[in-house]
Amino acid sequence: MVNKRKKEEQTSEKILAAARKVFTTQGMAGARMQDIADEAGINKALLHYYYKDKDKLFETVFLQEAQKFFPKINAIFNSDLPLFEKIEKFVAEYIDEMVDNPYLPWFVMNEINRDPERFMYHIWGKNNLPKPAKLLEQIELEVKAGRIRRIHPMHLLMNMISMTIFPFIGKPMFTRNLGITGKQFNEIMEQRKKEIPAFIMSALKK
Amino acid sequence: MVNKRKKEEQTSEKILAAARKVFTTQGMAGARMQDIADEAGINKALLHYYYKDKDKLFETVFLQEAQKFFPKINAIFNSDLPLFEKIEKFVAEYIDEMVDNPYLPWFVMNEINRDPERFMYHIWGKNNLPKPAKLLEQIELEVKAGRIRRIHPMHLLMNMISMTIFPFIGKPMFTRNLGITGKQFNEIMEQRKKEIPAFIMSALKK
DNA sequence: ATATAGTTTAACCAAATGGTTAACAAAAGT
DNA sequence: ACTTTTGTTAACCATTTGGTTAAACTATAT
Repeated sequence: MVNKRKKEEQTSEKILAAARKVFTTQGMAGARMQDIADEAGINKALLHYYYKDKDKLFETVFLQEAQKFFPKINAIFNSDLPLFEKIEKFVAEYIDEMVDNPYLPWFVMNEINRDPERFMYHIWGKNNLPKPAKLLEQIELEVKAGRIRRIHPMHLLMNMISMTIFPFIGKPMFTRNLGITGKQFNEIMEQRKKEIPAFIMSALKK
Repeated sequence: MVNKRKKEEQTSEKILAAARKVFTTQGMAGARMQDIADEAGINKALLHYYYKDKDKLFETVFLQEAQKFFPKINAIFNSDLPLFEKIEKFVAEYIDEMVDNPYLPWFVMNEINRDPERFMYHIWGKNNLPKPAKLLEQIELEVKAGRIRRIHPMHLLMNMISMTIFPFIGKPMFTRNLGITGKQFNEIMEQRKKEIPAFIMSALKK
């Protein structure tokens, strides 16, 4: 029983890893079941033994990835940290995650764009939808208290998220056009963990 | 002869418009030739009469789109405008383009990600590669002259591009999670034409 | 009117692709 | 030992999909 379970899990894991690799680079439409099987070093039929069909396999992978990507938002957004610390934490945690997992944001955004309805209602449970309300209120409060420059909270939110995530989506473009290596890119992202909060802080100062 | 030419161009145009619609929403891999034919209201064989194969059709559409998206960068980056005006112009022109064409940035980024080599060497001529060098030097100069806060030019560049483009890539996410309509989204983007330069300006002030 | 050249279509084809089947191997349960 | 369940494979199947062909249609030139 022990060996079987082990083997079973190994295969299942191998498949998921392979599927993750193929799906995240090729997208749902571009991914081939045969490629996933090859990548996992198994027969194509075995894929269907573990995961009913392409849709199911994709959903499993996507959900796993999306859960790395999104729920973190809520935890930070709804925490009781002061605004600036919240921003620092959000930026740092996201960049760490994405340096380890550079395809993640592209993959997730990609599939949301392809079929927003399916994503929102079917794949994403209503539970972990990011609720930025608290953060937005917090910003509004700081503005009203006169502690930061007047800014519409939504713009600040968009600025923060954009500066954090976009470089990873545009990575091929940036590395190519700036003439930098992947390693240098990661170093720059590392710097951004401090640079972005400093930039925002400076922009908000009255 | 006149009518014939007219007809020819009409069909060719109809095909391109249909192809643009299908490719930009489904991506290269997800697009079906039959769907494009249907969308254009013609027979599938006629597609191949005008455009040899899927690759050629895609390339035509992609090139058209990419040329809307990128060459503008160079014109602005290499102009002789003062730094802040450059930023203002970049942001405003891009947002205008993307409001009219919201799938553009996602589509372009998507296909660059899928196959960077093909994109860079085959599709993209060496001519119109964005050359940010001049802008980067300009920023460096402002820093050294002490007119703006110390910042690595690359970060400033990334911040500007990110804040401008990302909201369009994340549009489905933003509209859903912020509970806004497409119209409201566009209004917010309209505001950003002033908000982003102001934000950057404020961040750079010493 | 008739030939000609360009345009459009229905029917067809071959390859790719997601998915199934039936047989076999390896463990686990008895 | 032997039966049952689980894991794995090779071969196969049905559908989808990109692409072709040959015939029909249309407009123009002679």
